[in-house]
Amino acid sequence: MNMRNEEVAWIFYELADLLEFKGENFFKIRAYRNAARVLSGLAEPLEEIGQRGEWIKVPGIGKIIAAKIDEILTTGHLNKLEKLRCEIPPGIVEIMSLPGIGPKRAALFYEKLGVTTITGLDEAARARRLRNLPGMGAKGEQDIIRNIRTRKKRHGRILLATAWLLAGELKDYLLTLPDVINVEAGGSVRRWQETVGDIDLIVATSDPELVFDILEKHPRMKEVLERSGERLKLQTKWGIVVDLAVVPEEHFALNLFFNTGSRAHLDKLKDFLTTKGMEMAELEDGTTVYSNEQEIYKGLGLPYIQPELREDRGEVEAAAQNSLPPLVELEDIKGDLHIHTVWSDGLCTIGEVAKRAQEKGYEYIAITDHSQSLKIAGGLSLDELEKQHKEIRSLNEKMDGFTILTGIEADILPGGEIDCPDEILKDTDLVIASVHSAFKQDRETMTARVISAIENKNVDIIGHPTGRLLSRRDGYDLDLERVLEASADCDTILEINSSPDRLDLNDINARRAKEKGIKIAINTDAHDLKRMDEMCYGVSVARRAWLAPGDIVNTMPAKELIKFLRK
DNA sequence: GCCGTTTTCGGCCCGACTGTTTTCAGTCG
Repeated sequence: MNMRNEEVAWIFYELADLLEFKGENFFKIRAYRNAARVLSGLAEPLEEIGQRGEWIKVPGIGKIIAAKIDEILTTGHLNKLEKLRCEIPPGIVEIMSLPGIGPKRAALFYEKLGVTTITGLDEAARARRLRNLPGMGAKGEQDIIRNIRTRKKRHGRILLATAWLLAGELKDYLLTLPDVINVEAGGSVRRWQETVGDIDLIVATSDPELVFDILEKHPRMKEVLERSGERLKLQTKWGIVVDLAVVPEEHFALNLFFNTGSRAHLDKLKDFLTTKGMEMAELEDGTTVYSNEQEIYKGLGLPYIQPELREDRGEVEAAAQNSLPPLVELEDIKGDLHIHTVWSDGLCTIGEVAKRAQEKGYEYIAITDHSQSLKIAGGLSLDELEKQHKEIRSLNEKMDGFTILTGIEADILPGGEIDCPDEILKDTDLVIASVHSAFKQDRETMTARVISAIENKNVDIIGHPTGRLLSRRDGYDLDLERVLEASADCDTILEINSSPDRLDLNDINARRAKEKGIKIAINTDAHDLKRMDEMCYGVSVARRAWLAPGDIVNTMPAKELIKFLRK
């Protein structure tokens, strides 16, 4: 089986991390990181590009990196990386991923104290051995202890998108086997929880042994952790555990139902049944055959409850009263209102993005590149912005049944001002305002800062409102209740950012927003064509937040949306 | 590392914040 583009990208990211630790030239490291970003953003499999000898056409890939890609695709690994892995202790990259720790500090801890792991660093900090090192103090020591504690809490959790990537691939693969009748991912993956512990797969088959034998040899698998008559647990090369349960076809739906959970949802159902004089055990004994989950819920006297709702957040009560909301679906989304292009830090042109959006069946997109103060992301000067908007207007004239909205993702400066003059914002179709700097402001300052953006009449949407990054950092210190109230008062839209490491607003906060009557935009914040496909993750957050199509602005047809934005 | 080019080597990377300092190195987006 071919390597996924993402897997090749991971190799270059790791190479960049290790070279950074070694103090290699900044620009070389940046070139590797850029190449990794480009590769993972390519929709076409790398093998095909390689076979045509077209690396030279891919921006950011030169002769040297092209040769390395070929080496990876041929041998499965990169010699240069293997050598570095031998040279640098494996825990170092993880230490460097802690907030506030870069290559210099990691090297300092390693050279002066022999620290090579997160645990070792934790011990050194607790023994107060870091504070006397140059550039360190008691505060730094405490930060490290705190950050390691946060890190350990999410240890072993995987981003939903990574889990779905692997689950989808394994599902497709298993379905090609002759005796496999049905396959579904269960558990937290099926409930679209933002991070998951492992992947549960339920497989309906008449020949479990054959399925196990074949899956054990799948190229993504590393080792067998457990194998019994009906269960196979595997460690994958991606570091994700896959737990496969095989069942006869007639028990598939029931097993999927129990496996999907959540525990809290099932417990609540059990209580509900008790009040009706029934018992869950009657279900569990498997004497009744259900062909799908709809029938199971029907048997319980309830309408079907979507997997995303099964968290015991009132869904059983609502189902009993027949008042479950009509959940938004991916097909309801008519456009993407947060996209970056080559004008700032994106990889594609406006034309390419528009073409992809039309292929996806959208009616519109908004081009929202960064504003002038975000220099590192190539933020647009006012002149460039004007030029870009002019280009968009001229592109629009050639479009039929598709609209490109002029837009900007403007910075909310530390004082709460928007990094773009009002007269320009006024003439821009869609203005997103986001925080990209001074993340450590205190709660009061940060709350006032965001509210000040909400109150700006030219701001349509607040982008990634809490700023959390699932893989790296908590959100900024924000009184979200006040932010929601201000948004409701000012009719400012809040974003569900679909980027898998953001998912911001999250499900709980998006639901609170809905309760206050705030409108939501589900956007990808894509920087390349492939990541325009991440809309499904934002939609899953909305569904977990009980949002209906009417709660989401980008379910509106183009004309209605434009009218809505001009209000 | 890649890119562009007055084809062969120079440019690419900016500014703010933090904690440690007492003028700055390291980190981050």
